[in-house]
Amino acid sequence: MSERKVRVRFAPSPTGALHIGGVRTALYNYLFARQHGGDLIFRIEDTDSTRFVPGAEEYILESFAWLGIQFDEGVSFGGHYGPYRQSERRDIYKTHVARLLAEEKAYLAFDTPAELEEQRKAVPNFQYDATTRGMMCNSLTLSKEEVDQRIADGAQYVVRFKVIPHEEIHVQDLIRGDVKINSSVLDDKVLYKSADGLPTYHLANIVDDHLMEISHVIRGEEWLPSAPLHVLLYRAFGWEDTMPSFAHLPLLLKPDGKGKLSKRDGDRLGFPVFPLEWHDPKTGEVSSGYRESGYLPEAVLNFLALLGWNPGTEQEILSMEDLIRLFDLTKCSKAGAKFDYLKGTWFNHEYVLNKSNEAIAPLFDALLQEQGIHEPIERVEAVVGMMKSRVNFVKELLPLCKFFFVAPETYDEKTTKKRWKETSAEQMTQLADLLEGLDDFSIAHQEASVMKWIEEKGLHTGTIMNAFRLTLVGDGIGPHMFDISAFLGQEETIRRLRCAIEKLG
RNA sequence: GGCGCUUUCAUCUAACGGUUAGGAUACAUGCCUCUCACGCAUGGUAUACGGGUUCGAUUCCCGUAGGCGCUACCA
Repeated sequence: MSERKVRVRFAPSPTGALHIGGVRTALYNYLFARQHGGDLIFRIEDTDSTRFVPGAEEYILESFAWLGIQFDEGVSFGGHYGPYRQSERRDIYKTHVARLLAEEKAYLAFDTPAELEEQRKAVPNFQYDATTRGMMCNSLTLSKEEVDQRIADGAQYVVRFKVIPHEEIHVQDLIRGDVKINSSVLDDKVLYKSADGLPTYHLANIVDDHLMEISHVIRGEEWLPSAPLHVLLYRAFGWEDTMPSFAHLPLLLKPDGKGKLSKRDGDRLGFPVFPLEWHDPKTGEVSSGYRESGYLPEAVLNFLALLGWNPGTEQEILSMEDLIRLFDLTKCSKAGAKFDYLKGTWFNHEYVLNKSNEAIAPLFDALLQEQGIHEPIERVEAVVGMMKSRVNFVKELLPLCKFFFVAPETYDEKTTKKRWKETSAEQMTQLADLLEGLDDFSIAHQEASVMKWIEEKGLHTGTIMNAFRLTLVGDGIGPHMFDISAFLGQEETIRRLRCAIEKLG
């Protein structure tokens, strides 16, 4: 292992919203970089011009800003290894592919997509490789004159990598160990496309990682099959001694059924698969996001970190600092993880619970304002303090807490049936009179006075309290009664009591 | 089809070859209690299958089966 500085990258394609699996990959890269005092680079891999989606790059950047994953270098962050957008690096790729061509490690291929399609149909398991390239139309089978003529005629061509067969290629993977594959099963991958004058992922990726001095490539398992090709490319360029280490992460799978997690699963099962709400500019479709659904970024990160990795201890609630300290690539699991979104809501619950009321209140206040409810922030904080333990998400506070700010207009039918007896009107009238006469409306004083009254009259505490609750809340939910009445204040409490007595009879 | 990766409760996962196979989520029950929750306690369910190696295998090897990925001039 080399002593060089740790430099890792997250390199998405701007083809749409950032998938939650991509977020996890970025997180692992971030944790690894921070732990080793290294750099995290943000590179945009936009070599497929046909799939470019406007706004995607900005969306990805905003997602990481919300999550609190910071990059050291890259698109929008600057740095000395730029440009960091592959579409702006055409010349670099061009000179590199020319080198491969000059050294006869790659060749020109003139076969049209239609011709290739024909071959695939005619020949079972057709692959463009050492066994078939001699039968195809390329600079290996054509004379130099023919090749020059075709180029002069403006023929379209691609550059293909000349894979040497019968070679055992080893990929050292930090998670999976030594992965071997015979080069004969590899095809002569297209390195340079004819259509847009841009390289394919494979070429651009290797050139950039080398030039940007990337030390570790941490990416999804879907890249494992092409890793041997990448090794061959490093070798072809003579960069094998500085080739980065590889770590292929297990994939995030559908919670039910089969296959990898997709946008559809989120729609179907009712959970977000994107960090932020995404408006697809092409289809106009709107997909929900973790942010808009009320998740706290820390909870999302904690949840994702533990999907495919764990510190080996029984601690599950881990801060970013904890994660940075404990993260270990070699302890990542190898098999794909079904996306357990229910556990994600539990993580959010834990973070809502453990965050201070002062931190949660502004989030809730924003929702209240949308409802036209404007309250001093101290009162919102008080309500949050009383109620946050019963929700997974801040927005769930809304229906649960409305009664704190708005008097009930109706009374829940079931609760009324159960809690409002024939004697209730009389008892509540007495209670209202009692509370009205108090000089001190503190929780303690109310409780002392009311409990004394209950005892003297030989009443049942539950009966009184449940009826009382119905009058203030309109339902059978909420915190301790005197917490509610103290919050509402004497005047409002009496008013609600009398109102309910009148309505319920 | 070919190639590769992979396999412990329903789910996420732990266990230098020796453990009553542990934790968490979800679920169920109980406790607490003026309600709803929180919380606490308790409970059930797992080493895919078949061969080896070994005194001893969840752990190492081989096979089978299942799962996943790749197999584009997409990344």
